[in-house]
Amino acid sequence: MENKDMVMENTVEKEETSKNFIEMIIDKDLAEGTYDHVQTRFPPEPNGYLHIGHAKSILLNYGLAQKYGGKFNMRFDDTNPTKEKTEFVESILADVRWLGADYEDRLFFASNYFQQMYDCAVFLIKKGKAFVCDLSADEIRAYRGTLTEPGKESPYRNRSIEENLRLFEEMKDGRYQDGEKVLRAKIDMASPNMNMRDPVIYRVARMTHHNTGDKWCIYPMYDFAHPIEDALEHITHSICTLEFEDHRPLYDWVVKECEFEMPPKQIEFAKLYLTNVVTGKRYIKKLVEDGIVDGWDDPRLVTISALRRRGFTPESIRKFVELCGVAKANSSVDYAMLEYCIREDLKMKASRVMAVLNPVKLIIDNYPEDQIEYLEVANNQENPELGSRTVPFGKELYIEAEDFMEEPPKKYFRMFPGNEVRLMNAYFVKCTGCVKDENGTIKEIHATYDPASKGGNSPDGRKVKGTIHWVAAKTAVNAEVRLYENIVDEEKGKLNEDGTLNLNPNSLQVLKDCVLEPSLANAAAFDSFQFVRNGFFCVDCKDSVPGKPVFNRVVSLKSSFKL
RNA sequence: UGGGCUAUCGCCAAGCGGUAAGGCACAGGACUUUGACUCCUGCACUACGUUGGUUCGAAUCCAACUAGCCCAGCCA
Repeated sequence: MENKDMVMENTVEKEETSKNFIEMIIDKDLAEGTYDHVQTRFPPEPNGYLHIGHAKSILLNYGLAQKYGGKFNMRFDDTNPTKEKTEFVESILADVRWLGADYEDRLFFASNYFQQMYDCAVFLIKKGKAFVCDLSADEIRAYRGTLTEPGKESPYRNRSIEENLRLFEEMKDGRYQDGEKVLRAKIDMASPNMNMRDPVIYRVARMTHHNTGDKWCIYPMYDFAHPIEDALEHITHSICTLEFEDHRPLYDWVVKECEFEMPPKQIEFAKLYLTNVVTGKRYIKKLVEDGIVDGWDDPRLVTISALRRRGFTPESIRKFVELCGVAKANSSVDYAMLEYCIREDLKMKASRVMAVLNPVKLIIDNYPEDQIEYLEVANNQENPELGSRTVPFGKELYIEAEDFMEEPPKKYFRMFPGNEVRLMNAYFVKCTGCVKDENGTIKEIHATYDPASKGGNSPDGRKVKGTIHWVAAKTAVNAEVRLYENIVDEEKGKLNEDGTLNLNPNSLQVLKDCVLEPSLANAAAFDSFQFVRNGFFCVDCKDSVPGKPVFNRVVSLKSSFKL
């Protein structure tokens, strides 16, 4: 006990001394007085469901705020009405809350800042830092130059401030069609950074916005809107992914030219990629839209809602994200790490119950015909807090087909003729043989039991090597159990170049004739159990009905015995 | 071809001029009323992209190279 505590203390100390690169930056900023507080945010665009990659961002931002006694904001970056939907707003909020990232009363929408953004744009125009451009999208592209050649200045670049002011107001008032005019920042058409070549900061889009309706017909671009959103919320560290590194100079330009005090700073980190699964909103969206999966919460996906439905816990995902770490190197984390985290979390929380997935009948020949006895069984031997339950036992049982072999290989120590095994929590039984049908498939297995071994131990001290699980036939509950495999085989987690998928034909396996202990009949949605030797399972939240539960396999157990 | 970023065991990832943490995976063994869990051990006296240089000393500093990722939306 003492030893264990010391080990734990050491671990904690080590974790505290090891800081990621973002924490180093924050430490420095605080020490140098760049900021007097820490404020972070999670700013998704509501254009899809969140997935495991977003969990990293959410928990990173939330965790940082917690660690530094700061605040964490939830903000929807809804500046492009063509892609956004209220359905997504709701699912995202549910997922963020489920993960435990508490934004308290700080739920914001970028669209609620449209007036301030407009004012900032006017301010820039007045400073001579922005102009209205009449070039078409194609022309702007042509004028932008290429990666290796500088761009050309727009012919509209030197309009007077007064004209720009008038034109921009007319844009706002709906005097122009989509694409007819844009507002651009006046920076440097020769910059080696494409983002600095007079980027568009406002466009006309006649589209009903999910939040502001038809109030606006001009919308700010991300590069202009985002730094303003951060500044208005007094965000200090605006954490985003690597692909925005090239946007940082523009981010800094906006907060500087708009003259915000204590401007926020952008910090980039590498996205989380997982081996063996489809990550990336784009790809997941395609699977959903093409009907290859059932929906955004199909348990074969790694969206937050799918993981939740499959039976992952918020704790397991937090643990996983923590284990992955934060850095700037593009990397792909082994899916086995996620599996490890959910096993680790569930092993102390889940009751260990007996469920037979592929049943075959076992008959105890010397057991009284109609007798049913009730055995008191601990729910989880390692966690007494989980209490106990009663499990009925009788003459006819079901056991796992794989737990019997007529001609066993070496080192097989479950049931075979002449061998004695323990029926978990019940009795020692000695196999006497089996009955087969005309095709040679095993119909029933026979055994005799030792009444003195009740509870699973023999008073004479004899040992058995095998312990198997079982379910009494008379009281068994029938259930459907679904085994999930990852949706893609091997590597990538992306679509193929031709847009197709590497589908695993066994990605979903439905077992209809499973038998369970009667106690499981009333399991509620999201209840998790360890089915002895078969892994962790969770009651499906959608397809279960009272008395007829459907179980999803969360994760299988490690198994070192191979036939 | 211009710019930005990255490179430490199979996979993540510490390290911030003083002699290479940890986790996952994998493999052996002990224990076991789950072939699980737990516990030991190994992989790992070694994995710092390459080649030079500075230094008593370099994964850490410098130079040159190599490889990978990102950027030419009125998307975010």
